[in-house]
Amino acid sequence: MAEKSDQPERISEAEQAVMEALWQRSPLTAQEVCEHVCAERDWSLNTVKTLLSRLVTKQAVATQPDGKRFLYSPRIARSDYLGTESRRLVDRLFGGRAAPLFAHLAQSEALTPDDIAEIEALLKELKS
Amino acid sequence: MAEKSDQPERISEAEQAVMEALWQRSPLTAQEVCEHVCAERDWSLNTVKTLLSRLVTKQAVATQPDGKRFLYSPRIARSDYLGTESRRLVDRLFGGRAAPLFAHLAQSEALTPDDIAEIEALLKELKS
DNA sequence: CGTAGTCGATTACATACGTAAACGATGGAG
DNA sequence: CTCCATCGTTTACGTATGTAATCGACTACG
Repeated sequence: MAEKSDQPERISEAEQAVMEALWQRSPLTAQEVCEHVCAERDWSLNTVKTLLSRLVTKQAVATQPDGKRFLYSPRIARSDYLGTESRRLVDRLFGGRAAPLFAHLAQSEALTPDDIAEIEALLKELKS
Repeated sequence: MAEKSDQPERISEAEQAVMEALWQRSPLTAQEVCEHVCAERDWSLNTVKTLLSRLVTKQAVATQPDGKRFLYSPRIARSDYLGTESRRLVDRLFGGRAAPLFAHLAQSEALTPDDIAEIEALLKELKS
């Protein structure tokens, strides 16, 4: 009997950094991923390899052999990831309603005038 | 020499459930908190006590003695918590820009017509 | 051919988190 | 006074996460 299609395991913050590299360009070798993130996060190549393995286990990343090494590519779309994470937050903190989140961002001045303009534009589109 | 005002430690998801109870009404005893959350999350009283201790350690909750037991109250405002968590998400996933988050919620149909109306109203206020 | 570098895989170890049982003090019922 | 219920505290233990060192295989250089 097939497992109940395993709900995607969560991607941790460190793992996300690796995913971002792969979302920008893929496939990449572990080396190349490291070149994209190791300096920034002050990681060793080993750390990147560990994170890649964990992501493969979580089925978030696919491998394809290339000679003696592997090339890694994302198996989940960035926009899906953003979607689930955003919704998780909205559910957890705002009872699933997006408006209160927006109100909060507005109050805490997390909204730049640019943001406001963009959101207005989006609203206009939604209404059309 | 005073410690560099310790940046507030993170509140975990389980801990948040306890905070929610205290935000709704406080001060409460551990018992009372349990009455609010134990059924829902299927927790034992012990679990609630552990979470309360951790929250006290994290300075997120204050205690005041009441006979042989303690009364617990939040030390951080819910709106502050919402603010930091929201901002953390926006930073982590959307490079600090709120508009893309909004766009994402819109695309993934996480916005109800009510949400949209509310946000419109908020925007109008922001512009005034 | 032997050896050094490089790969992925395995193992390691500290901290955080979820969940709770065990423990020691103490106050109230008999 | 004695014993039990109840507090908060301490200890426990499994999994997740951050961050790597180590290991065994293999390849390219000398």
